Amino acid sequence: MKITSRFTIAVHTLLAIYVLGNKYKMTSDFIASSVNVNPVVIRRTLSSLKAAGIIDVKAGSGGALPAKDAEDITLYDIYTAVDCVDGDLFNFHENPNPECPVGKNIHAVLDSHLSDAQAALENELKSVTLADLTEQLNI
Amino acid sequence: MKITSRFTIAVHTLLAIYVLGNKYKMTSDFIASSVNVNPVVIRRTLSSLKAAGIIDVKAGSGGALPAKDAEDITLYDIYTAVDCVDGDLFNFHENPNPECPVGKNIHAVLDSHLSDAQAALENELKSVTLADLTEQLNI
DNA sequence: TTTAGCTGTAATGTCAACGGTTACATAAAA
DNA sequence: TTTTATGTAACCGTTGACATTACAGCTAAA
Repeated sequence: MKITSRFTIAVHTLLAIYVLGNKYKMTSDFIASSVNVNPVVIRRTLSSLKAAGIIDVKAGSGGALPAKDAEDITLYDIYTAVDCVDGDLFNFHENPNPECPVGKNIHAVLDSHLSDAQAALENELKSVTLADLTEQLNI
Repeated sequence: MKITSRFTIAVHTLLAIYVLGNKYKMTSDFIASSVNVNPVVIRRTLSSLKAAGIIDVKAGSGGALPAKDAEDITLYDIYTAVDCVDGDLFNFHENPNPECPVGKNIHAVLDSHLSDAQAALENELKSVTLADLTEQLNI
C-alpha cells in the first residue's frame, strides 16, 4: 500500500516549471520526457495543479507557468492538489459489532490516534516548500 | 489511497484478546463477530500477529492468548506485523530522465523529505501502546 | 482565416492489492 | 475417535493506479 506516484510526478513537474520555465516552453511533452511518463499523465497532473491555483496552463498555445511564489507552495499543497489521500489515511473496518464492548468503543479509542499520525505526516509535508527544493537543485 | 483495514482489524483483534481474553475463549469466530468480518480474515490477522510474537494461537484446541505485555506493544508494532506498508510509503515514478537537470536530481532533492514524513507518521504510532487503548476502554 | 501545435478529457486496457468466501487438511482435547 | 478450531490454498469481484489512443477544442502565428 503506497501513496500514488501522482504526488512525486507533480513535485517533479513543478520543479521543472519553476526551474526551467524561463528557458523552455513547458509543454506536457517536454515535462513528460523529463519525468518519463506519458504526456497525458502530465496533462492530468497540470490540470490538478491548475485547479489548485498553483500554476496557469495556456490551452491552445501551450505551456505551463507559475501562478504562485515557490516559497508559498508546500509539499502538502501539492499532495492535496493531486488527491493522494481521500480524507482519512487509515482505512477502518466498517460496522464493528455494537453489542461487543470492544466493537462499541473501537472508534472512540482509536480514531484520535490515527488522526494524530496522519497529522504528523501532513505537518511534515507542510514544512517543506517548493523553494526549499529548487535551492537544493542548484541549477 | 488508504492504508489497509488489516491494521484497524488487528488493533481491534488485540483489544478483544487483551480485554476479553480472561472471560471468553478467543476463537476466530468470536473475534470475527466483534469485528464483523469473515473468520478467515481474523485467522489471517492472528497468523500475522503470531509471527510477530505478539500473541500465541492454539491450533486445534483453539483460542488466542497474549504473548507480550500490553505496555510493550505499540501501534507501530501492529502496523508492521500486518504489513500495512511495504518499505517506502510514497510511490516514486521510475526512471526520471537523467539527461534533465530536474530528472537527474529529483531523488536527491525529494527522498529525505519523504522519509521524514513517513518517519513522523510512524513515530506517532510508536508513541501509543495497546495498554493506552485498553485503559481508554474502561471495561 | 487557415493551420500547426498544444491542451482537455473520454474511453479502454492491464495489473496488482484488497477483502470476501469456500473448502479442506491438520491439530488438539474431551 | 469425535468434536472443535486453526492454517491455508484457491478463487472471485471490486477498486484504483497507470498507460495509452483518440479526438475535440483552443490559440497564436503565418
